[in-house]
Amino acid sequence: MAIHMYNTLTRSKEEFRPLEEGRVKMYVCGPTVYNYIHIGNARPVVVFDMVRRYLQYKGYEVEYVSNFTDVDDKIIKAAKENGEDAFKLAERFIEKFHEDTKALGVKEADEHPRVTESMPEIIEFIQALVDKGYGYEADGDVYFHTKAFPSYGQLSGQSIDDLRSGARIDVGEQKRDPLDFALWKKAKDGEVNWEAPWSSGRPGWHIECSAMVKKYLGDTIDIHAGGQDLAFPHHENEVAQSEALNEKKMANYWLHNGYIQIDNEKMSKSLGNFVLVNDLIKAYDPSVIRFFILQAHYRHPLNFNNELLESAKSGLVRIHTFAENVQHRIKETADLGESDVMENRIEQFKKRFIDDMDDDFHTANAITNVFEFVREGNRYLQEPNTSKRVLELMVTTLKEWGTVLGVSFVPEAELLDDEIETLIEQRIQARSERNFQESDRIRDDLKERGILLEDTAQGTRWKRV
RNA sequence: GGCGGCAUAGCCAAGUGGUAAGGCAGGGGUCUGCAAAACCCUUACGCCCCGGUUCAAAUCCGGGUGCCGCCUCCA
Repeated sequence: MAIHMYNTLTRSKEEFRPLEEGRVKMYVCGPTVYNYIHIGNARPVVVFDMVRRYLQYKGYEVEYVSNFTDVDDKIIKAAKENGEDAFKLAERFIEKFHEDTKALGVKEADEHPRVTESMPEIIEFIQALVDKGYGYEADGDVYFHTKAFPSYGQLSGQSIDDLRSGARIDVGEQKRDPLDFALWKKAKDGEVNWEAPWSSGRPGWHIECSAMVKKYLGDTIDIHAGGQDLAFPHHENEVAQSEALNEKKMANYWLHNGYIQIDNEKMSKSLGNFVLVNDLIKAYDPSVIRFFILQAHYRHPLNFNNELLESAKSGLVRIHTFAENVQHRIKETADLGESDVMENRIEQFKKRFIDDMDDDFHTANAITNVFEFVREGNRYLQEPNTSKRVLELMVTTLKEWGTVLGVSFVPEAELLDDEIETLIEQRIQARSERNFQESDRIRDDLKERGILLEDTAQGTRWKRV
């Protein structure tokens, strides 16, 4: 089966067909870097990283670009409040973004372009729009003239008239039409600025993505993604700018993720109810956070709180425990190379995982599949005779799924120090002599030191807690 | 007002015409020297409400109710 994805542009699930066989050009709108990212900012970063990983798993070569908005009103405001240089502040939070997202298992983009480093392309883009009659200058500002672009509203599915009734013009703006939006903003006193034909100023918000997409990926790309709230006006405006200039479709597939909510309310920096990833990873293994995000379908709203995170943690531990128990069993299993019915079952699970992911990246169902695999695997572990080959296939399967989802399902093997190993040996000896008082003493002692012992039919196994 | 989304067990979350996945939490049991892990059973005569279509609806249609988001450079 081929990958199907929900396309905001057509409001339906479509089979994915790349522009070029075997290659995918993908652009994800990145953050405005004026603070640490919160869990809501993390969702698109995580889910589109998952999309990228899955495309790669399916054999596509993915060109993945995600920008940083490093010049913006909010950055300027935050810098002013801190008494900090705006560029330094942006730079600082770009570093924090990389730290936090790396912890969440997010791979770096192939390109992370920044507004401040793309100024020539942006100015050139605006000039070209003005030349073609899509942009006009007014007192140093430049606006995009939406009336000149008849299909405006197609992405968000709104009629121009309806949009116009809700739009407004702020004081000081000199738009010809309420729907027009800024391509270039003349600097106010003391603000950072760049020289341009119309004034010293800075770009409007939407133009950067149009310019960067063109620069790094070309006139038409396969996938353009971002948070649901970006569909309008941000992406709508990007489409208008890019298609007005290039006279080509900007992106074939538009993907938008749903919100994370706190107590069923939107989380945002402006509401002040946000949870920072940087704080969260101090209390939780970051893979728990990623696992939590992927347990829901990416387009659905997802409520967040600590109990839900605890619940996700318990589920992930269940998978980890299974992986560890399989590995213990591998060590205790003589080399029985024969396959058995379980091998066929594993192949079925692998197929189902792919079917789930092909269905609009349905990680919720894919993870359900992992849990069912774990239950059948645990049942298999209770059998007196197991095939080493099958056990090893279980581990590689878990690793494969973990790579696709970006969540490690198989914990790294750890080493014991000699003293602990000796104690475990002593306990095994004591148990064989039915000296349970001594064996329980050693078990309690090790528990204090964070080593949990479990006696099985195949011998004693241990794990750290 | 315009556009869109959501409503399924104590909590989370799948399922979009064929008789309610999965996880967490809870209860009971099996295994164990005792544990742990695991497995088994159990927890929605019902999927917001009211009508309708159908042999069959959580799923389709009509009408309500509630919540959320976008239309304000918030992912």
